[in-house]
Amino acid sequence: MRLLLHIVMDMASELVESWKVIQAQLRQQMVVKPIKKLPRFVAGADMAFAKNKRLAFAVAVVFDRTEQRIVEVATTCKELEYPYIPGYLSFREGPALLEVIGKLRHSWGVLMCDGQGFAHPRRCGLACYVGIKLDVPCIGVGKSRLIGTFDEPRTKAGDWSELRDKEETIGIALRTQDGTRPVFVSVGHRSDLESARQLVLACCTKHRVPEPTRQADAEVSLFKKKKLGEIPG
DNA sequence: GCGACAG
DNA sequence: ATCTTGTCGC
Repeated sequence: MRLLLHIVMDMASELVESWKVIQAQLRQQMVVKPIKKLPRFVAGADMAFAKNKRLAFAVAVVFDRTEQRIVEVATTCKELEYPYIPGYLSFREGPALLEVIGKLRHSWGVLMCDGQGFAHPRRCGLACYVGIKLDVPCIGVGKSRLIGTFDEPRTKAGDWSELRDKEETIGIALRTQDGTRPVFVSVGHRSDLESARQLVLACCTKHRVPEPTRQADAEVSLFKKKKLGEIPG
């Protein structure tokens, strides 16, 4: 029986090794450059899960910064193939996110993902995975840190400090509201850190988490509740 | 060997 | 992330 355990372990490590290769390949395609003008329409995406089930719910929204409101909501359900493994979140959530973002009909200029982008062990977090796969501008906004060290930013909204791994700057810890914990911003694709910082701050009009991902989180919560209600099993 | 560890 | 009600604080 212990032999079976070893076989499963070997399969798992081979899978992770293949994921490392994919991350390295995607990383080579990553483009870092300024976003000339912060777009009016910003897309946001998030997911929710059903406890003890492998069903996942994904939502993508388009936020209008001018009108300060959501102009579109897209949804989808999908079976999860893998568990959450730190450093490999994109293989669990990526497929459903790519699918739901593809359902958006309204135009948008940049996507904000719930998680890290460049601030990742191999510099290829979820925001890089999604941004590169779709080849669209993408920014990673994590509510907590994956890797790196940082000094606590000053106390005011807009204050920030560098998030570093060794000697490399991989992102920033950005205080988006007075008296709240900072969020972790990093480049996903077709953006640079400065543009990412400005856009995230511009989208934090009332809360710690920027509107696109905050609204996506609220919408996916509703979608999950509605979906679990109509298909009990 | 002992922690740390996006969602 | 998810399981969960009321409750402490600005």
